Amino acid sequence: MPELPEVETIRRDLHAHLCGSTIHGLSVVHPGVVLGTPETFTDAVVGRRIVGSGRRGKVMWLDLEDGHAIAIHLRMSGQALLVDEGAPRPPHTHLIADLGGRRALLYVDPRRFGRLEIIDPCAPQASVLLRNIGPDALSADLCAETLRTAAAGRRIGIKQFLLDQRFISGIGNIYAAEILHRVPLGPATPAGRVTRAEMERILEQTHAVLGEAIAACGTTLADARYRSALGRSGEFACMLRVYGREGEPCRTEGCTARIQRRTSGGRSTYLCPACQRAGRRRRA
DNA sequence: AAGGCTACCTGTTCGC
DNA sequence: TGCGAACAGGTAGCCT
Ligand SMILES: [Zn+2]
Repeated sequence: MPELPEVETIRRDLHAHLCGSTIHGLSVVHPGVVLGTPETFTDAVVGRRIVGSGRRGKVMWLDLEDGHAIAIHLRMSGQALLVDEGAPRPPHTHLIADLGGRRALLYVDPRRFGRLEIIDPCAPQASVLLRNIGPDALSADLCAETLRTAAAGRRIGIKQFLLDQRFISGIGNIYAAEILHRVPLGPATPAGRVTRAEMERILEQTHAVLGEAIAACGTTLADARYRSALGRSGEFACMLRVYGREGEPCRTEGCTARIQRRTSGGRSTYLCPACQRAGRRRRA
């Protein structure tokens, strides 16, 4: 469930609290969450100090002093939690890192879709978690023209395009819907037919939405499943304009329409039928 | 090669 | 209250 803002919030927590800490011990409770063998993983981290962190899209990593790093992809239900050594362990705790000072880092993941991998951050192509991840949505190098080139000739909807981590990484189902409502542009607009001006607006709104969501420490929905590494909720849910708001009034100034939910390819999307009407595409 | 579908998992909520 | 169905913030791997 975590998208870029939630992963970035967690990374910042971990960075602030773990830099300089040494991993004294590691227990892999469920081997399936680790890429490679648990023994290899354990050998790579035990006794090593954490010296930094990084992130691309929804993948984050903790740099170790020897140049390797622990990469984490939380997928649908993963959590990285920094807890007191003696605190009770939540159900579905699959990995425990002993950090000394009575602290532990837990990897908790009910659905077990998430993965951890020892990587060399300088060689992302060699990493299973990173090799298909394109430029970060907030990267200064990413420009609208690059996205237009990637979208050229594609008939998939622009929403599906934004969700494809090879083209732009970090956007998930919530923020894709929010970005397209703000542009505004219908989610089914063929990616290859998005104009230069529209792609520029998409990138602008991507920066705006993700930036605001990071400032709010991410989106914690009513089910309260997303928490930062320190267990804190995000505050962006009350700022959502379409996601999860089926039947509620559009929050665009002057718009009287109600938000609709549509399903395609097994996923829900939310939109305002008035603001995002096909054929009502704003001119540059 | 693009694009669509399914599998991977568990937990929660919804409709009857 | 019970019970199956639908749904959940993601993506890799197949197939056509
Ligand atoms: Zn509207």
